[in-house]
Amino acid sequence: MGKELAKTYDPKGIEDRLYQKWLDKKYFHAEVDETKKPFTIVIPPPNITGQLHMGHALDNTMQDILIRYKRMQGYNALWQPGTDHASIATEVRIIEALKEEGVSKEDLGREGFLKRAWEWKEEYGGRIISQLKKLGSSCDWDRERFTMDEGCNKAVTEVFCKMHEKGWIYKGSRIINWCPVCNTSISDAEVEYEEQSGHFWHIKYPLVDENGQPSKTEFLEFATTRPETMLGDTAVAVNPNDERYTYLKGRQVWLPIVNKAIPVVEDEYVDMEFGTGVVKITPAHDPNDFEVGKRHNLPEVNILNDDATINANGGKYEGLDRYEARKQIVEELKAEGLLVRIEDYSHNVGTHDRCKTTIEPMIKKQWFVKMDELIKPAVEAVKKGEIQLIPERMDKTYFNWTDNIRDWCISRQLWWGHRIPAYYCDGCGEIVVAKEAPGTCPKCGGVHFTQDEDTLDTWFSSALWPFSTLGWPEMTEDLKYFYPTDVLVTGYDIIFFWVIRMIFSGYEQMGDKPFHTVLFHGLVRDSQGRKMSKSLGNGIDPLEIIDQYGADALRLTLITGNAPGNDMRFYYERVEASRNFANKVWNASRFIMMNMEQAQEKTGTRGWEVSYDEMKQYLEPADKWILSKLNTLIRDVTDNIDHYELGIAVQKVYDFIWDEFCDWYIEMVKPRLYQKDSQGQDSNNAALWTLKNVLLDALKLLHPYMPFITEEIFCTVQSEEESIMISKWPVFMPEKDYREEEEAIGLIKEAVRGIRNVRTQMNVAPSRKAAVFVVSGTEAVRKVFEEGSLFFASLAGASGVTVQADKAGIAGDAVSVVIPQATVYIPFAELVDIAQEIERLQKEEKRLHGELARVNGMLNNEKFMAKAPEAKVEEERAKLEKYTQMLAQVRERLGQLGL
RNA sequence: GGGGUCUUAGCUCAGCUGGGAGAGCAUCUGCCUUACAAGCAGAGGGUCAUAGGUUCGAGCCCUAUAGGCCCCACCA
Repeated sequence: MGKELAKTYDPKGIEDRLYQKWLDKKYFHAEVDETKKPFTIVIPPPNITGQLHMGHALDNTMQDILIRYKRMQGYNALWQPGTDHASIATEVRIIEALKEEGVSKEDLGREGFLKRAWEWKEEYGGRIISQLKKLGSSCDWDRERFTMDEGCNKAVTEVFCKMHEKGWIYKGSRIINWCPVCNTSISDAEVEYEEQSGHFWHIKYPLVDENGQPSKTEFLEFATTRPETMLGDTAVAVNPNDERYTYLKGRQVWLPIVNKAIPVVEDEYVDMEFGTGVVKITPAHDPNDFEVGKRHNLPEVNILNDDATINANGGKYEGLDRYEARKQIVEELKAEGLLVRIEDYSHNVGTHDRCKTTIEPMIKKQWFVKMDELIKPAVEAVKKGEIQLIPERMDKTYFNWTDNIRDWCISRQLWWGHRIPAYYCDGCGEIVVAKEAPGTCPKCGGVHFTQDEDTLDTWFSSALWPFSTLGWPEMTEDLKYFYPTDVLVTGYDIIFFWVIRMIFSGYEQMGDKPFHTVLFHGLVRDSQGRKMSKSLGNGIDPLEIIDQYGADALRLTLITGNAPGNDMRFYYERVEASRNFANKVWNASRFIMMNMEQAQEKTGTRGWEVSYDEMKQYLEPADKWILSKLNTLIRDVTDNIDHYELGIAVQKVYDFIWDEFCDWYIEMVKPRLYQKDSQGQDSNNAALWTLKNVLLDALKLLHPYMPFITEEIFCTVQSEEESIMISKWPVFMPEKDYREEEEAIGLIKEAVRGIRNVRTQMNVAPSRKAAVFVVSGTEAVRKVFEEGSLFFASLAGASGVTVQADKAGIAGDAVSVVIPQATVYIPFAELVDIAQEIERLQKEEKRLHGELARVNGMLNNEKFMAKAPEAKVEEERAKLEKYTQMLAQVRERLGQLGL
């Protein structure tokens, strides 16, 4: 000690220095240790393209809190970090960058492109990691992984081959969502529906007459939002129960422009109530039509190229963009008199969540994961509570998805990602799925193979993350020890993409759940409640906040006043409040250290550096009071964190430190510390002992939330060599002198009440003479002023100054009222008697209040009065009277006491 | 169409399994008091969306209504 501490806490420099210290000491590192219980969290791997945003900051703060908490509790805490290759997101970014240089990905070729992508990964992959460090994340960086590193690649190949062998991964021609800009298929989960205003084109097709020619008189009218798809129509459909159209059975309609006859089919899928009850069927470009087509064996005519221009099947429209073709086709229909009318229409259009392009349903050969069996254990796990989702309501969202699940399209026409381990024989086209390229074709004996061009959905590898990062498919010691992991912390927005897929993958590959708890958080929005986004430009950079206010302040802000799964708004005012709290903690510590230093100078010893048992006899009511409050706090905070109520827990620590510790205890203790004579040395030591020990425990409780400032103070009070992050989490002591504490609490509670009264009185009329106050307030307070009034009066009268009690506290057996010019002590004994009476009366008042409410409720209850026996009613009436009288007495006495 | 969620102080939000409403910020008053003006001491401010119901007792449970937000499905 001895070094001057600044008046305000400035995190600059401190945070980086401490983080480096933790790294140097390997505190974040976890190894298999059978003597300790593991506690494991796997990080949701951030995208390598990414920058740290508020969502990451929140997500990782929550994880860090849990990890630090468990580590302090003695668990072998592992926070497994890593990054995600983010196949499509990254590929899009690289293509954009290439575009700037005037190069396309095809120009580079697959190999050249991948080389470029890896360079990109090297350049940007580390950026987000260093940003996570700024936040204070205590990840085991020695174990950092990447979804495309060797181990993860092995895991992916292994799973693919295993599931293929089982028949759960198959290649099939299905209708998929095609993004014409990204030029790839995407899964259902990646489609985002967007309300768009469009048109509803009412069109009619002529029926085919008995000569096989389009009729001039008979037409069939229907409506469509995508008229250009008519080029691919292979039928029109009506509902079999629709009496209006029974005459159509077995007939055909004439498809204009294409000029061919197509059948009328009957299918339950058609809604008779909607429109004309007739639907054109385009099996190749609509998921429902596709199903209808399958049921009726209709041909599938694909009319689109991959870039959403019309292909050769569109005849003269070939080469036109889909929207241009739409325009021209409508014109042509109009010219032929087949366009009935155009209606404005608002409908939901599927778009690609990455690029917002309108997706086109197309039939393509793709790889799928069969979901029906795979999903079962994942459903059971949540149903049975083997996996707990927090908040609980997420269950519904979860089941909503699992109940309606469809097979997962996993192939992507991208280059950046895990290439599908399927090989096609150049000779006969036989497909071989294997970990490595096969030597000879099992069918024709050919030796030349071409690997599937496609890569896997980026979530395919993230689904394996909880075990691939621990060494799977090798059955490593790490895996045996750390799996299943414990808690997954993530945003509710990726429950379908990731959480569910990890769960079924865990059960399928490991035979066990990947984690027992999923803790969801919401989105961090701007101060107006809008989503933070690049296009709006309303994003707040967490790094700037850290730079300005410190990581601790940011972390506290993100955690306070927010319930799990709820969105939150980000305000600078709230960060300031957090920063102010950090400063408060800093200054309280500064006060304590200064006083320890002074006491040491004065006495030459550090008499407070003893155990609780040695100090116990010297503790005064105020000390016992704060120790008791601390003890309760420890219990509550531990309990809250165990239940993942992180915000509630830290709010309690905040209140304790600011209100009880700083505003009350420190003020109470000042008169003792300021005593000039040596008589109060025991008292002084007791105060210092309490100050120091309460501070240290409070710091520990706060450490998971605010790791830096707590470490800095801890090391200043203790020693540089130690660290709060490996100190022991405080333990609630249930047996600790319960009765004595109760007494101290009662005493201080009343004193606090009295002091509050004094302050209120003085504040209301600060310039009036002290005599005014003597007659008001509680009896207890009157006592204070009776004894002190002379002093106040003379002071006010003599010097003309305003008398103000702005500090008041308890010291041993006296109430002290500290005023700017002097401190007066007033005997405390009588105050205590009255205080106890007040407490008793108030308890009684509350009890009577409750009793009366109960009795009144019964007597006013018609059912009760009707059914109850007379004697019972009388009894209750008597009680009512008795309680009313008692209450009146209690209130009268309380009134006498000024309450 | 199905589901979820919210409506609590001027603002933003807490409030765990029902037992006399809280925080931060803002406002007003008084203070540069030797830890802290990023502070201290006080004050004001809420029929907890509306209407019913269950209960001795409802911000909390049930039903309906109004408004906001979100997710899923997508009838062409």
